Amino acid sequence: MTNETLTISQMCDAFGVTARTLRFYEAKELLSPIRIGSRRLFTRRDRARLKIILRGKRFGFSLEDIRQVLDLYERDSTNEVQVRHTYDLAKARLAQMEAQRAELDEAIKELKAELAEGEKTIASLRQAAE
Amino acid sequence: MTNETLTISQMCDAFGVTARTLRFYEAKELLSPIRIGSRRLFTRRDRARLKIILRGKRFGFSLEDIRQVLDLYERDSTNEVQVRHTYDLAKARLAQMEAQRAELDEAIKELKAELAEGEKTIASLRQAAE
DNA sequence: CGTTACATTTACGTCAACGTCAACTCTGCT
DNA sequence: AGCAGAGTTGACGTTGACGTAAATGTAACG
Repeated sequence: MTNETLTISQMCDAFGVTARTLRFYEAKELLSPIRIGSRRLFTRRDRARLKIILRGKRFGFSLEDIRQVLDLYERDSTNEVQVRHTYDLAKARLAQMEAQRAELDEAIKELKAELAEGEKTIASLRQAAE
Repeated sequence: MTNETLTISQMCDAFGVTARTLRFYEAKELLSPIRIGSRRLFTRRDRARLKIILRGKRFGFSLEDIRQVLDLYERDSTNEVQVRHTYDLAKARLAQMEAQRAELDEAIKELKAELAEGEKTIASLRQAAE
Protein backbone atom coordinates (compact mmCIF):
# COMPACT_ATOMS: atom_id res chain seq x y z
CA MET A 1 0.00 0.00 0.00
CA THR A 2 0.87 3.61 -0.14
CA ASN A 3 -0.39 4.02 3.38
CA GLU A 4 3.01 3.94 4.97
CA THR A 5 4.28 7.07 6.60
CA LEU A 6 7.76 8.39 5.87
CA THR A 7 10.38 9.90 8.14
CA ILE A 8 11.82 13.23 7.22
CA SER A 9 14.95 11.78 5.64
CA GLN A 10 12.92 9.30 3.62
CA MET A 11 10.89 12.22 2.35
CA CYS A 12 14.07 14.07 1.43
CA ASP A 13 15.27 11.13 -0.61
CA ALA A 14 11.90 10.58 -2.24
CA PHE A 15 11.42 14.17 -3.34
CA GLY A 16 14.90 15.59 -3.56
CA VAL A 17 14.37 18.31 -1.00
CA THR A 18 16.16 19.09 2.24
CA ALA A 19 14.80 18.59 5.73
CA ARG A 20 14.95 22.32 6.24
CA THR A 21 12.54 22.72 3.35
CA LEU A 22 10.05 20.26 4.80
CA ARG A 23 10.14 21.91 8.20
CA PHE A 24 9.76 25.26 6.53
CA TYR A 25 6.70 24.08 4.65
CA GLU A 26 5.23 22.76 7.85
CA ALA A 27 5.79 26.09 9.54
CA LYS A 28 3.94 27.70 6.63
CA GLU A 29 1.17 25.16 7.10
CA LEU A 30 1.60 23.68 3.66
CA LEU A 31 2.27 20.30 5.22
CA SER A 32 1.08 18.86 8.51
CA PRO A 33 2.88 15.63 9.30
CA ILE A 34 1.76 13.71 12.34
CA ARG A 35 3.98 13.77 15.41
CA ILE A 36 5.35 10.85 17.35
CA GLY A 37 6.80 12.63 20.30
CA SER A 38 8.61 15.45 18.61
CA ARG A 39 9.36 13.57 15.40
CA ARG A 40 7.50 14.03 12.17
CA LEU A 41 5.87 11.33 10.11
CA PHE A 42 4.70 12.28 6.66
CA THR A 43 1.50 10.70 5.42
CA ARG A 44 0.17 9.94 1.98
CA ARG A 45 -1.67 13.23 2.20
CA ASP A 46 1.57 15.11 2.85
CA ARG A 47 3.15 13.45 -0.12
CA ALA A 48 0.27 14.40 -2.38
CA ARG A 49 0.48 17.98 -1.17
CA LEU A 50 4.23 18.14 -1.60
CA LYS A 51 3.87 17.03 -5.21
CA ILE A 52 1.51 19.90 -5.83
CA ILE A 53 3.81 22.31 -4.03
CA LEU A 54 6.85 21.35 -6.07
CA ARG A 55 4.97 21.51 -9.32
CA GLY A 56 3.57 24.89 -8.42
CA LYS A 57 7.07 26.14 -7.77
CA ARG A 58 8.21 25.00 -11.17
CA PHE A 59 5.59 27.29 -12.67
CA GLY A 60 6.78 30.27 -10.72
CA PHE A 61 3.98 30.38 -8.17
CA SER A 62 4.82 31.69 -4.72
CA LEU A 63 4.24 29.51 -1.69
CA GLU A 64 1.36 31.75 -0.78
CA ASP A 65 -0.24 31.16 -4.20
CA ILE A 66 0.31 27.47 -3.73
CA ARG A 67 -1.29 27.47 -0.31
CA GLN A 68 -4.48 28.67 -1.94
CA VAL A 69 -4.30 25.97 -4.57
CA LEU A 70 -3.86 23.37 -1.85
CA ASP A 71 -6.99 24.63 -0.16
CA LEU A 72 -8.91 23.81 -3.31
CA TYR A 73 -8.15 20.17 -2.76
CA GLU A 74 -9.26 20.36 0.84
CA ARG A 75 -12.82 21.53 0.57
CA ASP A 76 -15.10 20.55 3.36
CA SER A 77 -18.29 20.06 1.28
CA THR A 78 -20.80 20.88 4.00
CA ASN A 79 -21.26 24.61 3.64
CA GLU A 80 -22.64 25.63 0.26
CA VAL A 81 -21.23 29.16 0.39
CA GLN A 82 -17.80 27.80 1.18
CA VAL A 83 -17.94 25.20 -1.57
CA ARG A 84 -19.11 27.79 -4.08
CA HIS A 85 -16.31 30.10 -3.17
CA THR A 86 -13.72 27.40 -3.50
CA TYR A 87 -15.21 26.40 -6.81
CA ASP A 88 -14.96 29.95 -8.14
CA LEU A 89 -11.38 30.21 -6.99
CA ALA A 90 -10.57 26.99 -8.80
CA LYS A 91 -12.17 28.25 -11.99
CA ALA A 92 -10.15 31.43 -11.83
CA ARG A 93 -7.00 29.45 -11.24
CA LEU A 94 -7.80 27.23 -14.18
CA ALA A 95 -8.27 30.23 -16.45
CA GLN A 96 -4.93 31.55 -15.27
CA MET A 97 -3.21 28.27 -16.03
CA GLU A 98 -4.76 28.03 -19.46
CA ALA A 99 -3.56 31.53 -20.23
CA GLN A 100 -0.13 30.51 -19.06
CA ARG A 101 -0.23 27.52 -21.34
CA ALA A 102 -1.09 29.72 -24.31
CA GLU A 103 1.84 31.96 -23.48
CA LEU A 104 4.11 28.99 -23.11
CA ASP A 105 3.07 27.73 -26.53
CA GLU A 106 3.85 31.13 -27.97
CA ALA A 107 7.28 31.18 -26.36
CA ILE A 108 8.00 27.68 -27.64
CA LYS A 109 7.08 28.71 -31.17
CA GLU A 110 9.40 31.69 -31.03
CA LEU A 111 12.25 29.64 -29.69
CA LYS A 112 11.76 27.08 -32.43
CA ALA A 113 11.94 29.81 -35.02
CA GLU A 114 15.20 30.99 -33.49
CA LEU A 115 16.51 27.45 -33.64
CA ALA A 116 15.74 27.24 -37.33
CA GLU A 117 17.66 30.47 -37.86
CA GLY A 118 20.54 29.04 -35.91
CA GLU A 119 20.63 25.97 -38.10
CA LYS A 120 20.81 28.09 -41.22
CA THR A 121 23.67 30.09 -39.73
CA ILE A 122 25.57 26.95 -38.85
CA ALA A 123 25.05 25.49 -42.31
CA SER A 124 26.36 28.62 -44.03
CA LEU A 125 29.37 28.78 -41.74
CA ARG A 126 30.14 25.19 -42.56
CA GLN A 127 29.82 26.03 -46.28
CA ALA A 128 32.27 28.92 -45.95
CA ALA A 129 34.76 26.78 -44.03
CA GLU A 130 35.75 24.47 -46.86
CA MET B 1 6.05 53.06 -36.80
CA THR B 2 7.25 51.29 -33.76
CA ASN B 3 10.60 52.99 -34.12
CA GLU B 4 9.94 55.61 -31.53
CA THR B 5 11.93 55.49 -28.34
CA LEU B 6 10.23 55.69 -24.96
CA THR B 7 11.16 57.49 -21.79
CA ILE B 8 11.37 55.55 -18.62
CA SER B 9 7.92 56.54 -17.42
CA GLN B 10 6.38 55.68 -20.77
CA MET B 11 7.96 52.27 -20.47
CA CYS B 12 6.55 51.90 -16.99
CA ASP B 13 3.05 52.66 -18.25
CA ALA B 14 3.43 50.45 -21.27
CA PHE B 15 4.61 47.41 -19.35
CA GLY B 16 3.30 47.90 -15.85
CA VAL B 17 6.67 47.91 -14.15
CA THR B 18 8.40 50.50 -11.97
CA ALA B 19 11.32 52.68 -12.99
CA ARG B 20 13.38 50.95 -10.34
CA THR B 21 12.81 47.69 -12.15
CA LEU B 22 13.94 49.07 -15.50
CA ARG B 23 17.10 50.56 -13.98
CA PHE B 24 17.73 47.32 -12.21
CA TYR B 25 17.44 45.39 -15.46
CA GLU B 26 19.84 47.80 -17.10
CA ALA B 27 22.33 47.31 -14.28
CA LYS B 28 22.03 43.58 -14.87
CA GLU B 29 22.60 44.19 -18.58
CA LEU B 30 19.25 42.80 -19.60
CA LEU B 31 18.38 46.12 -21.18
CA SER B 32 20.61 48.77 -22.70
CA PRO B 33 18.66 51.93 -23.41
CA ILE B 34 20.49 54.71 -25.21
CA ARG B 35 21.46 57.76 -23.21
CA ILE B 36 20.67 61.38 -23.92
CA GLY B 37 22.83 63.04 -21.36
CA SER B 38 22.08 60.95 -18.33
CA ARG B 39 18.53 60.06 -19.34
CA ARG B 40 17.46 56.77 -20.75
CA LEU B 41 15.60 56.21 -23.98
CA PHE B 42 14.25 52.73 -24.56
CA THR B 43 14.31 51.43 -28.10
CA ARG B 44 12.24 48.88 -29.94
CA ARG B 45 14.94 46.40 -29.08
CA ASP B 46 14.59 47.11 -25.39
CA ARG B 47 10.87 46.64 -25.62
CA ALA B 48 11.26 43.29 -27.34
CA ARG B 49 13.70 42.21 -24.68
CA LEU B 50 11.51 43.38 -21.84
CA LYS B 51 8.64 41.31 -23.22
CA ILE B 52 10.81 38.24 -23.11
CA ILE B 53 12.01 39.09 -19.62
CA LEU B 54 8.53 39.50 -18.20
CA ARG B 55 7.30 36.36 -19.83
CA GLY B 56 10.27 34.43 -18.51
CA LYS B 57 9.49 35.65 -15.03
CA ARG B 58 5.92 34.43 -15.28
CA PHE B 59 7.31 30.95 -15.85
CA GLY B 60 9.51 31.10 -12.82
CA PHE B 61 12.85 31.65 -14.55
CA SER B 62 15.46 33.68 -12.72
CA LEU B 63 16.86 36.82 -14.30
CA GLU B 64 20.10 34.96 -14.86
CA ASP B 65 18.25 32.22 -16.76
CA ILE B 66 16.53 34.88 -18.78
CA ARG B 67 19.78 36.62 -19.60
CA GLN B 68 20.90 33.43 -21.31
CA VAL B 69 17.69 33.22 -23.27
CA LEU B 70 18.15 36.82 -24.39
CA ASP B 71 21.61 35.96 -25.63
CA LEU B 72 20.04 33.45 -27.95
CA TYR B 73 18.35 36.28 -29.79
CA GLU B 74 21.57 38.21 -29.99
CA ARG B 75 23.94 35.82 -31.64
CA ASP B 76 26.69 37.33 -33.66
CA SER B 77 26.91 34.60 -36.32
CA THR B 78 30.60 34.90 -37.11
CA ASN B 79 32.21 32.38 -34.79
CA GLU B 80 31.05 28.84 -35.42
CA VAL B 81 31.90 27.59 -31.93
CA GLN B 82 29.94 30.43 -30.40
CA VAL B 83 26.94 29.86 -32.63
CA ARG B 84 26.99 26.15 -31.94
CA HIS B 85 27.10 26.71 -28.23
CA THR B 86 24.21 29.12 -28.33
CA TYR B 87 22.28 26.71 -30.48
CA ASP B 88 22.79 23.88 -28.01
CA LEU B 89 21.70 26.07 -25.14
CA ALA B 90 18.56 26.97 -27.03
CA LYS B 91 17.76 23.34 -27.69
CA ALA B 92 18.15 22.53 -24.02
CA ARG B 93 15.95 25.45 -23.10
CA LEU B 94 13.34 24.30 -25.59
CA ALA B 95 13.29 20.81 -24.13
CA GLN B 96 12.83 22.32 -20.71
CA MET B 97 9.91 24.40 -21.86
CA GLU B 98 8.25 21.48 -23.58
CA ALA B 99 8.54 19.45 -20.41
CA GLN B 100 7.01 22.32 -18.54
CA ARG B 101 4.20 22.39 -21.03
CA ALA B 102 3.48 18.71 -20.49
CA GLU B 103 3.40 19.24 -16.77
CA LEU B 104 1.12 22.20 -17.14
CA ASP B 105 -1.30 20.11 -19.18
CA GLU B 106 -1.28 17.52 -16.45
CA ALA B 107 -1.99 20.10 -13.77
CA ILE B 108 -4.82 21.55 -15.83
CA LYS B 109 -6.37 18.13 -16.21
CA GLU B 110 -6.23 17.54 -12.48
CA LEU B 111 -7.75 20.88 -11.72
CA LYS B 112 -10.55 20.21 -14.18
CA ALA B 113 -11.29 16.95 -12.44
CA GLU B 114 -11.46 18.83 -9.14
CA LEU B 115 -13.88 21.26 -10.72
CA ALA B 116 -16.14 18.43 -11.82
CA GLU B 117 -16.13 17.13 -8.25
CA GLY B 118 -17.01 20.57 -7.01
CA GLU B 119 -19.97 20.76 -9.34
CA LYS B 120 -21.31 17.46 -8.07
CA THR B 121 -20.95 18.65 -4.51
CA ILE B 122 -22.79 21.86 -5.27
CA ALA B 123 -25.57 19.99 -7.04
CA SER B 124 -26.12 17.64 -4.13
CA LEU B 125 -26.13 20.48 -1.65
CA ARG B 126 -28.77 22.20 -3.72
CA GLN B 127 -30.80 19.00 -3.74
CA ALA B 128 -30.60 18.70 0.02
CA ALA B 129 -31.60 22.31 0.51
CA GLU B 130 -35.19 22.07 -0.73
C1' DC C 1 13.67 83.29 -12.56
C1' DG C 2 11.19 80.16 -9.75
C1' DT C 3 8.67 76.11 -9.55
C1' DT C 4 6.81 71.87 -11.18
C1' DA C 5 7.47 67.47 -13.18
C1' DC C 6 10.30 64.03 -14.36
C1' DA C 7 14.74 61.84 -14.05
C1' DT C 8 19.25 60.36 -12.03
C1' DT C 9 22.71 58.11 -8.75
C1' DT C 10 23.83 56.13 -4.34
C1' DA C 11 22.78 53.49 -0.75
C1' DC C 12 20.40 51.13 2.59
C1' DG C 13 15.95 48.27 3.49
C1' DT C 14 12.85 44.36 2.71
C1' DC C 15 10.69 39.99 1.77
C1' DA C 16 10.51 35.21 0.33
C1' DA C 17 12.62 30.92 0.55
C1' DC C 18 15.41 28.59 2.24
C1' DG C 19 20.83 27.45 4.14
C1' DT C 20 23.64 26.91 8.01
C1' DC C 21 25.17 26.48 12.44
C1' DA C 22 24.58 25.27 17.49
C1' DA C 23 22.88 22.92 21.09
C1' DC C 24 20.10 19.53 22.51
C1' DT C 25 17.02 14.91 22.67
C1' DC C 26 15.80 10.27 21.36
C1' DT C 27 16.48 5.60 19.88
C1' DG C 28 18.78 1.59 19.19
C1' DC C 29 22.89 -0.99 19.37
C1' DT C 30 26.93 -2.99 21.49
C1' DA D 1 26.72 2.77 30.22
C1' DG D 2 28.27 4.75 26.14
C1' DC D 3 28.05 6.10 21.55
C1' DA D 4 26.40 6.92 16.78
C1' DG D 5 22.93 8.56 13.99
C1' DA D 6 18.68 10.62 13.06
C1' DG D 7 15.77 14.23 14.47
C1' DT D 8 14.46 18.52 16.97
C1' DT D 9 14.14 23.61 17.91
C1' DG D 10 15.93 28.13 17.80
C1' DA D 11 18.39 31.74 15.66
C1' DC D 12 21.10 34.05 12.49
C1' DG D 13 22.88 34.25 7.45
C1' DT D 14 22.18 34.50 2.41
C1' DT D 15 20.51 35.42 -2.24
C1' DG D 16 17.53 37.39 -5.68
C1' DA D 17 14.64 40.95 -6.97
C1' DC D 18 13.40 44.69 -6.26
C1' DG D 19 11.44 49.06 -2.73
C1' DT D 20 12.39 53.35 -0.76
C1' DA D 21 14.51 57.48 0.68
C1' DA D 22 17.79 61.35 -0.01
C1' DA D 23 20.21 64.43 -2.63
C1' DT D 24 20.78 66.28 -7.07
C1' DG D 25 19.96 67.43 -12.09
C1' DT D 26 17.43 69.39 -16.00
C1' DA D 27 13.87 70.80 -19.28
C1' DA D 28 9.99 73.55 -19.90
C1' DC D 29 6.41 76.54 -18.63
C1' DG D 30 4.21 80.83 -16.86
